[in-house]
Amino acid sequence: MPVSNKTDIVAESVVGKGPRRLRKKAAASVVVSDPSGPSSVALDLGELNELLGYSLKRAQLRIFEDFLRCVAPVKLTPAQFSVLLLLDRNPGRNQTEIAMTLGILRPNFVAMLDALENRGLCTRQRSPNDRRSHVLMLTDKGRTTLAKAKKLVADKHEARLIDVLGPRQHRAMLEMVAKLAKEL
Amino acid sequence: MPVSNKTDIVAESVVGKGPRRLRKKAAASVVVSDPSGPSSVALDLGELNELLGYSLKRAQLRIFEDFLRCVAPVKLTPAQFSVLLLLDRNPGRNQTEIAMTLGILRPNFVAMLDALENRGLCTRQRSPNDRRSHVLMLTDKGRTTLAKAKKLVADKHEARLIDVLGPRQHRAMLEMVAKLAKEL
DNA sequence: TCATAATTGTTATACGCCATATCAAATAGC
DNA sequence: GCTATTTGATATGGCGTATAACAATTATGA
Repeated sequence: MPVSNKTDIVAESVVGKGPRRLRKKAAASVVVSDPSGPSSVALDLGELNELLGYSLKRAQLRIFEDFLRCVAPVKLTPAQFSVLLLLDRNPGRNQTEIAMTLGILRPNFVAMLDALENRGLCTRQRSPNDRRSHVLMLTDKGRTTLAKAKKLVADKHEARLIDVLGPRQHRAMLEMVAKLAKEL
Repeated sequence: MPVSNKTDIVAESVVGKGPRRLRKKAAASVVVSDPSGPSSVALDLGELNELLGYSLKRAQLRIFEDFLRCVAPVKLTPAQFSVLLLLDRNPGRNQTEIAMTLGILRPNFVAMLDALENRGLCTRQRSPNDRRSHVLMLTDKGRTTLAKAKKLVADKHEARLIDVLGPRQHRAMLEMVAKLAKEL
């Protein structure tokens, strides 16, 4: 649910920035150790914060950490969660299809599926049509686990992101990031 | 941690570019192979595109790929570039300070510095004050390489991002992503 | 002062993710 | 039918990340 937001400057489609484009380098910095000694003041990050990829990477790491915390009760990684989601929405597909859709290489998907199957969350069955391929399906346990995970993701993880960004910026960021992933 | 690189090209073709600004779930999907056979229509991504972390991760991978392409002439990874930037802005610091600032663990920073030093881009000197630590400094070659890299980043890489997102959203995204990295 | 603790750079090591080559079984194409 | 392709799988290597441990050096406190 939309939690309270403080700075909700960004509009949905046209993202207008509040403060007029500040060209000044604000000399952003980080403290490297405790601020007692004279040599441990702060390091100048330079144009590092103007590098989208730099902050994006750090944000991504934080987000994945938060995901792991929130979904810890059902012990699913982001990758595993995405697999279960896809299996739920697309039952009966084979490994190649699921893996490709998620951008996972087939060799690397084998161990991943092994883990999920060993936990009883999904099954591999040889396809009667094509006995090379495995038909993948969620088990009942997989479905209930996915349901729990989805609730945790929505109520804890995504809620946290919305709380930090504000609902509108959260939505705007979703669209921008999807655009980048698609059009870059 | 900031930067990592890796030259990966994810094989995946996005198909439904569909209307953005859609409130309803547009059943976004991906084609998994050629659209001839009946079983290879398109996979339903479900609420995967509502997961900020999912799209963010993919965007981050694309951005790093683009960075590598653009900065290829000077052969610097995002991580190396961030180190050179920091050394330029903060000469005379030691390895611990630089590494910590970038979120790199000290053990892993050793090999990284080795590479830069072997290429003649920076130097390690034992500090006269504290003979445990190494004073890090850019060489002239390091400075000119950094200058070239900065130009490539600004003129090619960041320009590409601005081209895709538009200047306003690019800046908005920079701020949102920084906020996430900081406050999450 | 001197023994002990802490710090710095470093090595070794292990884990996870990603990528490539390759294989046997099965299927598709001709 | 013979060849080429596909599917799941194995092995392997590279890279990023994480922890433990170590020698040299410095800081700290009794």
